[in-house]
This record gives sequence, C-alpha cells and structure tokens, in this order.
Amino acid sequence: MSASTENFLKTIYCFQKLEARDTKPGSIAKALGISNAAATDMARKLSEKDLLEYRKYQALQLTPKGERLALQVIRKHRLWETFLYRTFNMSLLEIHNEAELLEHATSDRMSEILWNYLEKPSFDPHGDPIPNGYGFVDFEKDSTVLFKAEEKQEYRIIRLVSNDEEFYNFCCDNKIEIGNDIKVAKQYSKNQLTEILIHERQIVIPKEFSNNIYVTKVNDQ
Amino acid sequence: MSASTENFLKTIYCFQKLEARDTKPGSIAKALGISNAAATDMARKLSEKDLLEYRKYQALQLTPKGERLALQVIRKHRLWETFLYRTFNMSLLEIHNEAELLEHATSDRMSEILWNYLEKPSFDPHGDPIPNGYGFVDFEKDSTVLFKAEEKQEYRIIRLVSNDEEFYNFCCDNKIEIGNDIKVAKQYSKNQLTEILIHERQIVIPKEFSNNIYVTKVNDQ
DNA sequence: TAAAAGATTTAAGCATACTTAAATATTAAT
DNA sequence: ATTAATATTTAAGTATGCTTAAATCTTTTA
Ligand SMILES: [Mn+2]
Ligand SMILES: [Mn+2]
Ligand SMILES: [Mn+2]
Ligand SMILES: [Mn+2]
Repeated sequence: MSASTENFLKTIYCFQKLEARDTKPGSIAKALGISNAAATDMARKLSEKDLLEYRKYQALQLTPKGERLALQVIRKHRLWETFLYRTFNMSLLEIHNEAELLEHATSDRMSEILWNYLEKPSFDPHGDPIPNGYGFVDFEKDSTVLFKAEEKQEYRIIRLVSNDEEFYNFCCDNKIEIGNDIKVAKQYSKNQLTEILIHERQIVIPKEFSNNIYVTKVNDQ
Repeated sequence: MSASTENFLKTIYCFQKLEARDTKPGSIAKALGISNAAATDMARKLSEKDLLEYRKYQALQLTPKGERLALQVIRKHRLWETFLYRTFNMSLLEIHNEAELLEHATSDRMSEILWNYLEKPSFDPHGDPIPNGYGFVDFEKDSTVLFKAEEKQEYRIIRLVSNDEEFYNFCCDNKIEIGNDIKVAKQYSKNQLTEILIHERQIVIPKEFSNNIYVTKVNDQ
C-alpha cells in the first residue's frame, strides 16, 4: 500500500468514526489537499480492490478489509507519536507531523517492537486510543467537547485534537494538558466562549480552541 | 525527493566511494532490482536535475549537489541504525532493513534530534562512518578486508558489511563483533580460506564471509 | 417546481517509475 | 579486423497519482 492509499483510508476512517464529518470524495479531497477529481479516481480504484464501497454521489464507506488496513496505519501513527513524545520530548504538534511520515515506513515487526517497548499503551499523547492490531480496543470514556460542557461542572481533560500550532501553544501556556482537572465556570453561548477554572486561574476560551478539547465528568467520586 | 531517487543516488555514492564497483546504469539497476531501461531513464532525468553526470555508455557520476543529497540520506540511514540498535537491541540485519525504509521518511529536524540524542556518533553499528550534515567526517582508519590480511598479524574488527542473514549469524556465533581483536593464523590462499584466532578459539572463514569483515592492524602498541 | 448554486464525476493530460522487446553500441574472442 | 557475446539504450506501453476544464448530477432557494 502506498502512502497515498494509506492516508486516504485513514482519513475516511477518522471522518466516519471519530469526527462526524461526511465522507464524500470532496471532503476527503479537502482534508488531503488534492482535487475532487483525484479523490473520485482513488475511490474507484480502492473500491475495485475491495477496500471501500463507492456509489456515485454517495458517501464512501470502508469495507471490513479497508477498515482493518486503516486501523493498522492509525496504530503505527499513534505508536510513533507515543514513542517520540516519551523518548525525545517532542511537542504534541511535532510528534503528529513526524508520525504522519513514519507511519508509512513502518513494518509490522517494527510496530510490535514499539508496542512492547512502550509497554502496550492504550492512548497516545493526544488522548487518542491506540488500535490493538486488529479490532479497536477503543475503551474511550464518554467525552464531550469543552465547547458543549455544562456550567458549574468539574471535568478532566482527556483529549486534544488539532494540527494547529497556536492551539498547542495556548494549551501549553495555560496548563491545558491531558489528565488535568478543570471547572467550567460559564458558557457565553452567544459569543461562543467558555470560561474555565484551571490551577486556580480563570481563563476564557474561544470556540476555535474549546472545540478541540475533549473532557469527561469527574464530579461523581 | 522520492524514495526511488534517494535510493538511486545512495547506491551510486556507495559504489563510487565505498565499494569499488562500476556505476554504469546496469550495475545500479541490478543492485536496486529494477531493469536496465529503468535505470537509464532515471539517470537521464537526474542528470537534467543536475544531480549526476550522464553520458551514454559511461559510468554515472554524482555532481556535488547529488553527492550532498546522497550523503544526507546515508546520514539518516545510519542514524536510524544506530538508534534502533541501541534502543531496541535489534540485530545488525534488522536495523539495516528498517533503516532502508525510515531513511526516506525522516525530516531534517528528526535527524538532528537523533544525532543529538545519540550524542553525535561517528560510526554506525556496522562500523560505517556517519556523514556530518554536509561534508563527510569520514575519518576511517585504514582498513583491509580480512580476506587479504597478513598472516601472524593481530587485527581489530572495525566493520561488517553485508545484507546476508547467514553472515550475521556466523559473526554472532563466533564473536566476530566490532571492536574485538583477532590474530590471523593462516591464509589458505588456494582455497580462499582464512584461519583466525578469536577468544582462544580457532576458526576458518571462507571468502564469502572474510570479504565482508574489515580489520585494522593493532600490533604497533 | 424551476432556476441557480454547489458538488461530483468525466475527460484529457502530465510526471514518475516501472516493464518488455527491439535496436544499437561496446567489449571480448577468434 | 571481423565476429560473437554482452551491455546499454531506445521505443512502446502500463499503473499510480495527481492536475484543470467541461459535463452532469444534487441541493438549495426563490
Ligand atoms: Mn501519513
Ligand atoms: Mn495523536
Ligand atoms: Mn531506502
Ligand atoms: Mn550500516
């Protein structure tokens, strides 16, 4: 499988399962930075290889075979991220960018070596679950996006999803890190701002950022 | 640069400098497992990009620009080898195979991170020198192939070059490792066998293996 | 419900990286 | 110096992965 194919399958998988975006060729094309025509082309080729189902004007759907391949690539991606983060102390953005390349140059043997060396991790440094060879071990707690969290509730940060340097700088500067607890002080719905309490400090977070921060309730304890 | 281009330049470099093989398209083709026609094609394209000089029926020669690129790929290859060897204890053969893939998926930033993490190593686990960004730091001691070593002389093993699993198994079984000292007992020239003393044991090595073992004299001490 | 707007697909074309088969040049042998 | 053997190049063709422009379908809006 070429890097193009791997990225294509991976993107469909993520849009289908993780984010709730549609998976028509156009959306995938935009995400990968290629033309619609190229995405349609690819879709037809991959459907001939039984990696996905393609019907004109419909959303693309991975076959079981396609999903298995996508998961293997995602597994490699997140193992590398975990490894780079722990070993070299690289930033949450850097590990993503490097893993985006390394994932396509990783033998199955190599990914098993990483997996064992890291002591069979379940989550990567962004809080995303690491697929377990075949099926997902996806024991993702139920999570909300901070943007939609309830006022006066306590939450724990469990996932940060973005490719934006400024977002990660913001997180870093404000101790928004996985595992940290916060309290939602107020939702300024009209202006799409969320005010939270973290480490005794009060900060206001705009939608662009609060939408990338996933939290889970911790009140019941 | 694509992986194909990188492997092409790298092979020319190695044939030119390290091994004394000719660099006509045919030889490169054989090494890369592609057809002569494909190699000729590639040669013409790369000469248009000023990465090598191509004249019909002549050996290929890297331009300074081509050599610089080749060295950068070799640098990445050997940094990964060193890293995989030290961190995961992978075998001398495995590290080569994985590095063959990883070298093409490594940003310059990543290779600097490896280089610093490894504390600026000068040689990889096979004893090959690691190029230093631009120019070679190639302070290779003068070495002979064990096959041509003098009888009764003491040598130190400094380099093992091969892609053959059996060769590495043989080395492993017989403590033929970089840094170890040996004495050449006898050269059975007619039969192309070399008898050596290593760790109190006497072993006879056929040409196929002794030709991959590089040594340097240690008598003057 | 018909036209306008927006997406998607088709068509034509290009670059890369290969292939095999044929033509041509080099090298080695008589 | 021919000829035969060997190597290299050219030619023609394929698969992948992209592009832009035109045609077609779907969705929205009036
Ligand atoms: Mn990728
Ligand atoms: Mn991640
Ligand atoms: Mn390689
Ligand atoms: Mn090496």
